[in-house]
Amino acid sequence: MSTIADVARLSGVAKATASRALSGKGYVSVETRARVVAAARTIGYVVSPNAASLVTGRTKNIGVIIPYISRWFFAEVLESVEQALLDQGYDMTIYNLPTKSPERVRVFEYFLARRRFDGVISVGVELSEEEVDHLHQMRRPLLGIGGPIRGVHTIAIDDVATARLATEHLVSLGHTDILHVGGSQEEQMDFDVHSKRLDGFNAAMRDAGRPTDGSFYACELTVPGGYELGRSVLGDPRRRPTAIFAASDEIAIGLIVAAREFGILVPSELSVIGIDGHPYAEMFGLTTLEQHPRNQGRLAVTSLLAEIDTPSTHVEVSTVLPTNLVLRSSTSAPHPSPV
Amino acid sequence: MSTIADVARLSGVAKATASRALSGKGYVSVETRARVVAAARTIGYVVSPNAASLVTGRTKNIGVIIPYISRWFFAEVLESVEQALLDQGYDMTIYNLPTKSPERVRVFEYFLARRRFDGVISVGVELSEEEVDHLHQMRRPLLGIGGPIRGVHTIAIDDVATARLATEHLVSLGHTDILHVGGSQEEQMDFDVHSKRLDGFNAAMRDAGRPTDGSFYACELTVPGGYELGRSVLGDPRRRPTAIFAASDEIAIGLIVAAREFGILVPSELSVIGIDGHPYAEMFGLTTLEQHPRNQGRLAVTSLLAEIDTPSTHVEVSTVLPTNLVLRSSTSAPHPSPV
DNA sequence: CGAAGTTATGGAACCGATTCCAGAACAGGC
DNA sequence: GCCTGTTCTGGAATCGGTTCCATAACTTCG
Repeated sequence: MSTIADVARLSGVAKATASRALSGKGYVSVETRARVVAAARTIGYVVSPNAASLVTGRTKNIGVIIPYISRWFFAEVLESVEQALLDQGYDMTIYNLPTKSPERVRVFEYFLARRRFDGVISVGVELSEEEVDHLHQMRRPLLGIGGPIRGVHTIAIDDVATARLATEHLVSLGHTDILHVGGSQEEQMDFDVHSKRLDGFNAAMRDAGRPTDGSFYACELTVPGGYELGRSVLGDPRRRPTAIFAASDEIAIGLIVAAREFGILVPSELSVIGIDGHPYAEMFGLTTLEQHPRNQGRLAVTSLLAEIDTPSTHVEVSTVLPTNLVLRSSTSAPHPSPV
Repeated sequence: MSTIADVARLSGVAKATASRALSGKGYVSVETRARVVAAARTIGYVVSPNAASLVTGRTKNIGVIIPYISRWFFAEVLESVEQALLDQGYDMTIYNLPTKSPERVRVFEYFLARRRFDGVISVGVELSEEEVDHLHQMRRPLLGIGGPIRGVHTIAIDDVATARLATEHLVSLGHTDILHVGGSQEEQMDFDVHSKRLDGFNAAMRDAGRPTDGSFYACELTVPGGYELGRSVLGDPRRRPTAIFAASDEIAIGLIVAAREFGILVPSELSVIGIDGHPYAEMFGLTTLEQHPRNQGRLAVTSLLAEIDTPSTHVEVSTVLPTNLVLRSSTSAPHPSPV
């Protein structure tokens, strides 16, 4: 493999000049630059990022901390972040870190301590003050997706408001007997996403003058999770609600599948609304509040790279992205057409 | 941030000795090592992988080339690869590269050329001879998952045999009118996965003395893909098959959802079998051939790291992993109980 | 016309490790 | 007691770049 010394020799200049010519920083005459570039091209020279970052401190690599890869939201964020980074010539190193993982300490003390990145994006992981300090100490900007971290710029949707909107949609259709199915506190995602959505639901119900006791069920945040809960809760026609607000589209879809198995008609006998904008939503006619994770990923990259280029004072910014209601066929007024 | 020089100074030895003490290579007295280690610990020293890899050539990082992140198989492989690498102290850098992406050239000529990794795992991406040479030239071992690459160790299931097994299961139940729904040749994954599964299907049908003309439909390899196809194909009761072999569980699930919407009873009126072992398979009672992507990922890491530690001659090995039939309630003899 | 500023280039220091080499101390074998 | 071999340590070279500094030529301007 060729080094910059080879390029310099071939084009008859010093290493210093070759470096300037290739990086575009500093004075180099037009002819010299052309000669150097040509030489580099003919021997197929590519800079060693190792050597370069040793002196500049820049690695052209971004670390991403993420608790799941296979769940929809996270996969979408990951794909969009990767695309955006690739566009800017950055590599992406991922640290898959389940919330309460025993690996967590090791990742922070060993992997992240190696400082192989110019910045870190934390997706859906709530960092402790210690962990944030740890990262700040090595003077690497940090950006969060999914919820606020003290002293860190974060990008997220407003979980309370979104849950409220979803619930209000059901209320406005005339539903009174509304159930909320969300994540359990044990299987807590970071950032209390679950409890925020529950809060939004409760607030909307209170405003509508409805009682909320006994109207929340917890399950795993997956399609099978929603399905299982649906099988155990929707069986008894007398105890069945007329509408359900599911904390995620996956849960909502699981509920719809379960409802169909019981012969319950959606939406006439049961309205279901979710949050996400999952690709399966359309085929199940699911009404949902879309949250566009790809936008969150793209925005995260833009902001982080800007912060890397021109470090600002540590302002704690919190960017709230909008969600939008997509009406499909899983919600309607209760019993609009007698069966 | 502290350097090894700080550690050396604090413990009263030369950098060379400190390096030996910390890496464990070369002669160092027990007391000296203890002193150095203690010093490193008190000032929180962590090696700079940049500086180290500049001289050793080792980066402790593995590159993964992968066409999708969000699709089940790929997400599973990615998660297991990441876990296995983390265990061994390796970082993972991912290059998300849709098959016919315009980025492809750039990734090879720019990103991969930076040689930031000790080895590469290519998941479901068929590399051209040029691309393989490119990687071999920089003396970095390469390992494939999902199909054979000339001159490269690859890990995969036997697609032809697995498809054959699935089809034979349906045949053995007494089905004669069997449909195969798989990926289209246009939306070709690399490695002709689609055509191999079709081949296996055709072979099994031929062996059973069944005609195969008109018994193949193509769709997108997703749940909505299978659903749409199901909506358009299963409508007419007279032209409906008694069994379908779907090339993936996601397609199979889409088909089942569509069938249920038409009021078709599964399995009595329609048997469905898939390939994968998708987490949704169980809730739909889907009979399938499980392929365990996590095992493929783990094995890939073990093999690659072994090859990095002790480079062998470039033998083209091909490891074939087994698939296993999981019987559930989506397959049965045709019309076993009259409705 | 001399001072000041801009452009172009090369030499050398430097980033933070590892490793080669040389030298010293100490053991065991003859 | 000398030679050889092993253990331990430090100095210096090295990896492949970037950047500081000095030098020189060429403009520009009062």
